[in-house]
Amino acid sequence: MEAVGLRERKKLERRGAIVAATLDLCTENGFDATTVDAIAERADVSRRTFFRFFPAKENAVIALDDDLFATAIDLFDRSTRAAPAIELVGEALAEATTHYDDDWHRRFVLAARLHDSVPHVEAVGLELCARTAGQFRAHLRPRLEHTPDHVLDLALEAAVSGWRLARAEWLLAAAPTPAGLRELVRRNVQALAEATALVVPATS
Amino acid sequence: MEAVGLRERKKLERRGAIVAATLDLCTENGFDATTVDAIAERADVSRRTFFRFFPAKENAVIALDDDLFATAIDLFDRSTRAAPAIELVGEALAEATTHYDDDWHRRFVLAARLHDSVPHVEAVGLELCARTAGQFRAHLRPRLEHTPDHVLDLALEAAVSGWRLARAEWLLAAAPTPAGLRELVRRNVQALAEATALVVPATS
DNA sequence: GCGCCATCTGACACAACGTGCCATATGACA
DNA sequence: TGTCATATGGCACGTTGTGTCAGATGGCGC
Repeated sequence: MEAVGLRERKKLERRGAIVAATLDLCTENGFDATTVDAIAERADVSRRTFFRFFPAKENAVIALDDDLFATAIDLFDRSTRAAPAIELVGEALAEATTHYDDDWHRRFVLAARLHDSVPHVEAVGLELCARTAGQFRAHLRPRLEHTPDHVLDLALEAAVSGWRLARAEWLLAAAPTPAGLRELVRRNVQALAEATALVVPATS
Repeated sequence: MEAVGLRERKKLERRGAIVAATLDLCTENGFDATTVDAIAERADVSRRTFFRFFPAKENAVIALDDDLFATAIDLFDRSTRAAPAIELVGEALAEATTHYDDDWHRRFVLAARLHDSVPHVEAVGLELCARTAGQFRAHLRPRLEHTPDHVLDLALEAAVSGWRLARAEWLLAAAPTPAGLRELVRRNVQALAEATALVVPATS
């Protein structure tokens, strides 16, 4: 893509090493029991350098989501076809997963497991989702002249929820595959209309 | 309601003092610049006691949301009428706000402002919303025999998103009133169907 | 190939967070 | 009133995240 300089390459290499060390150590010993010092040592950088790449320990865990969302927004920006907003967003997220190799997907599963089992990580993960929804909004707003703000926001939140729930359910599978995740995302997007219309019967 | 003993009363009093001190100091000096020591001193408790009431500084800021959600779930549990799930949840949240006095609403505005301006607070706030959705789910699941899990989850996430977005928009008003918030929540719940059907036109 | 310059790293120091521990005080209860 | 359970305060400790600065390293013009 870009950044062919040695400097930039080294930087990405370091970042990747930090993420890998974080996911491995946290998966092995638990998130809280893993100190940043241990991660930094494993990644062969200083603790100070760790915090130059990531503002907090949690952000190193969700780094893959961060990259994925950036890719999704990139893809989303290229789409010009007419379609439901939730479908465009869901499709962008689903397709973004195809832009990475097998090793990435292996680490992605580790990150997702931490995401769903450590409340502290889930918190920053949800905040990342909210920020991402905001970015989708910025790209989508100009294309929707006559749509009220709150309708657009509700659609984006719903679409991102579809992604999050899909990933959570996908993790429960015995052997989570990239294709399986895409399938669940599409199913959730399709099920959103049914969900908003879901009626609870009277009781007692 | 309950807990008429002197011991329980003192406890609630302390908790209230801590929350008030947290909101006042954080509003005045900013969240990051406010130390737990300062909060504890203002509330006339030790720092150690602060952490017995709240696991982290952020949780003291969102304590009112926490109470509100508990009230909402309580109300939700009493409702027996047939209605769309998102409407039941939205209505429970909207009605819960009526169970508090003016002073509570004044503090609620402060908490909401911090919620939307401090990323760190927003993160734990979102996680609280996710936990709350899980509680709604537990109460709703038995009433929906033939509904797939993912449809129920999508409905709950959508409803909670409606609440969150309503509160955020409500904060932008010149003078946020309790009635105004309820109105926005109801509007968002009604707009959810429109949002999921929102179509983006083709470009270029 | 050489030297200047911007940028990144490592090391140290430091305030603040969050927790385990224990002595002490205070309300509940017989 | 005496006993007991429970909550508090104080202390120490490891960890987090940040400001600061000297030194290293890659980019780039000459």
